[in-house]
Amino acid sequence: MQHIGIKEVATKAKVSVGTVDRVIHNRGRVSESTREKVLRVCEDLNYHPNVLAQRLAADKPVVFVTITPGFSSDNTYWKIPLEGIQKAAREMTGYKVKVENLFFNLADPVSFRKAALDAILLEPDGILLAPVFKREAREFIRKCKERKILFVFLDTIIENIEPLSSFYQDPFESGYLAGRLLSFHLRRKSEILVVNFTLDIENNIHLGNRDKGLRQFFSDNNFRGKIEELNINPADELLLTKKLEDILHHKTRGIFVTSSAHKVAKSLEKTGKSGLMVVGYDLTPDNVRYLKKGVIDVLLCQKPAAQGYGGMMALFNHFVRKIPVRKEQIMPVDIIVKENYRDYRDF
Amino acid sequence: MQHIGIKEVATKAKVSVGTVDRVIHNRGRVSESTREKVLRVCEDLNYHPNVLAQRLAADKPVVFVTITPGFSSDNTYWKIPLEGIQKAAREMTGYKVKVENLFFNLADPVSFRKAALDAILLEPDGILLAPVFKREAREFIRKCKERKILFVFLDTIIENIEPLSSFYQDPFESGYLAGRLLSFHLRRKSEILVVNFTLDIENNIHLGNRDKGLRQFFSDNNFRGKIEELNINPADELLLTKKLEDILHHKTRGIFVTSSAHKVAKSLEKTGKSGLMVVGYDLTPDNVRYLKKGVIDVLLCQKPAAQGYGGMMALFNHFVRKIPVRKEQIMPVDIIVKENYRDYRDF
DNA sequence: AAAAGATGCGTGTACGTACACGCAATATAC
DNA sequence: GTATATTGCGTGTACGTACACGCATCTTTT
Repeated sequence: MQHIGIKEVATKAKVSVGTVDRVIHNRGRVSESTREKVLRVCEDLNYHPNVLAQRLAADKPVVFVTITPGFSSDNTYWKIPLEGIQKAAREMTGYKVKVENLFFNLADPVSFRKAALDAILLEPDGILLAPVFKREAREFIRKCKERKILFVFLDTIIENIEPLSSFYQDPFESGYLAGRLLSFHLRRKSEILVVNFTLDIENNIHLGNRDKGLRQFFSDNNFRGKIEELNINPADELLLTKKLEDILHHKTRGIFVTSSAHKVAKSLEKTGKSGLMVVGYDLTPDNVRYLKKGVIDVLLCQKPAAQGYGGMMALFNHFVRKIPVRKEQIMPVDIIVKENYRDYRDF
Repeated sequence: MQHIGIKEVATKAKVSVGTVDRVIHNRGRVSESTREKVLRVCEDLNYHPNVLAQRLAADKPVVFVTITPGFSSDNTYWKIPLEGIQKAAREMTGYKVKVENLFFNLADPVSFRKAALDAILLEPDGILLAPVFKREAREFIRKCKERKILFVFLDTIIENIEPLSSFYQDPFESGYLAGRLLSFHLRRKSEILVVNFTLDIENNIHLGNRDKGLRQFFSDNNFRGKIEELNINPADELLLTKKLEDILHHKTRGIFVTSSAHKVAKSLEKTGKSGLMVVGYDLTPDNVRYLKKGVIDVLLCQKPAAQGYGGMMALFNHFVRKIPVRKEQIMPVDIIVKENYRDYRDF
C-alpha cells in the first residue's frame, strides 16, 4: 500500500468515502459523532490528501495573476523577474493552474490601477505583486482582502501589511555591506564618492536606502575620511565625466554607485583609474563588461529571476501543494566580482 | 477542455485509448499504419502526457538512492547536503517516489563499495552520488551503466564521465576569487599566509585546488609580495597558535585558510590581530561566531543544502516530470561577510 | 396521522493514464 | 478442412480525489 487515502480512512472508520470527503471539506450533512470518528481515524492513519489526485479531480483551475512593471529597451530590469515567473508557470502545467501576467507602466500610477482592476476581474486565488506605488498598492490590497485573494510581494514590501510571502532584498543592508567591502581597500584618510542616478524613478526608495546603509556602516565603524556625494541625471553622460574629474582626487579610494555602475565606469575609463575600488549594482551585460575589464570591482546583486520564480512557487506551494510557505524570503546580497560572475548568469 | 489527453488523441485518430497508449509506450500489437496515424495526431494536437495522472496510475514507484558520506559530531559537513536531499524527498510525497539514503565512511573506501552494492540491490532508477573515492566510484558507475541506472554527481565530479547532471563548486575558482578579495586589502609588499589543515581527508583534492587557485591569481596579477604556507594537523591547537605567532609579522596583511577558519581565528584572537584580513570556508556556527566578532572577514560558501536539494530535483525532473535537466550546475562561490551571513542561513 | 422537509449517508462518475484481459480477424499448423 | 497461434484492437478496472445525486430515516408541519 503506497499511500493511505480516503478509502483506507473510510474502511477503518466504517463509513463510505463520500462521508470522509464531506468531513474533510466541511461540507455538512455529517453527524457530529461520525465526524469526530473520521477525524480521529485521519489522525491515527496520518492521512494526507494526495495532491496529484486532488488536482486531477478538480474541476476549476487555480488562478494566479502577476502584476509587475513592464519593460522596454531602455529599462530591461523587469524582464528578468518575468523570466523566473514564466519558468515557474511552465512547471505548473498539468496541475490545472492558470497564470495571467499583467503589466503596468513605472511612470504612471494610473496604469497600475488599471492592471489591478483587470486582476480582480480574473477572480484569482493568488496574486504576485510588485507594490511599487505604495498608495495604489494599499488600495488594491484592501480589495484583495475583501475578496479573500492572497498576495505575494515581489521586489519591495509595504509596511504593516502581511502578505502570504515576500521576496525582496533589503537595500539598506546592501549599502551597509558595500561599506564593508570598500573598507577592505581604504586607508586612514581615504575618501569615498557616492554616485546616485537620481532620475531612476523605479528605484528611488531603493537608492536612498542603499546610500543610507553605506553611511551607517562608516558611522558605525568610525571612519575618519570624507564621503563625497554626486547626484546626477544618467542621461548627462558628458556632465558625468566632467563632474567625476572635478570631484576625484588622490585621496579617493572608493566609488559607490547606488545603481548600475557602467556609466561611471565608462567615464572612469576615459579619465584613467588607479587604486580606485568601484562598487555598483546588478548583473547586466553593460556592468559585466566593465567588471571583466577591471574598471568595476564589485557588483551587488539580488537574483531577480529567482525572486520571480520564488514568488510564483510560494503561491503554488500554498494553493496547490498545500505546504507551509515562508512569510519572508529576503534575498541574499550576492557579491559578484570578475572571478565568479559566470556562476550567477543563470539566476 | 483543460488539457488534451489520450482520449482526445484517440477520438481524432479514430482508435481507442488503449491503442494510443500502446503506440506511446511502444509495447507493440499495433499495425504500422495506425501507429503512424496516432503519432501524427499526437504531433498535431501537441499532446503531452499529464504527469499527475501518470504517477497516479503507475503501479511501481520510481526509486532513487543517495550515496553520501556519513557525518558525526566532529565532521558535520555532510549533514547539510542531506537536509537538502530530505527536503526534496518530502516534496516528492504523493508521486510514488521511493528515496533511500545510503552512507559511507570518508576514511574507508570499502564502506563505499558496500553502499554501492546495496544501492544496486535496490534496483533504483537514479542515484545521487558523492564520488569521493575516484577509483571505487568509477567501478560503480560502470555497473550502473550496464544496468541503465542514471546518476547525478554531488560535491565532486569525475573526469571523462558524463552523469545526468552534477552539482558542485570549482575549488580552483574559489581560491582564485579569494586572491581577488585579499588583493583589495594588500599593499605593495604585503605578505599572505595560506593555512592548510592537511588531515582533512575528505577535502584533500578540494584543499589543494583552492590553494592552487589563490596562487594562480597572484601569479596572474603579478603580485610582488610573499606567500607563506602553513600545513598543520587541525588537532594541534596549541601548535597552531605557536606557529602562527612565529610566522606572522607586520608585513602580513592576509590569511587564507583553505577550509574552516575558526581554529585559526581562535588563535588569532589570543595573539591579537590588526590589519589582517582573514578568508576561510563554510558557513558553520563556529565560523560565524568569529565572523561576527570581526576576526574572520570573509567566508566562501557553496550552499551545500542547495546542492543536495538540486541533485535530487534533477533526478525528479528527469524521471518524474520528464523535463530536460542541466548537465552541470556549478554552484556560485558565495562571498559571505558579517553583514550578509544572515541571509544565507537557510541554504 | 399523512405530507413535506431536513438530515445522514452511500453510490456513481469524472479527471488522465497504465495495464491486464478478451475478442475478433487473420495467419499458420496439421 | 478444422485446430491453434498470432496480430490488431477495444474494454474494463485501478490510482486517489471531488462532487452530484439519490435513498433511507428522522423531524417538523398542518
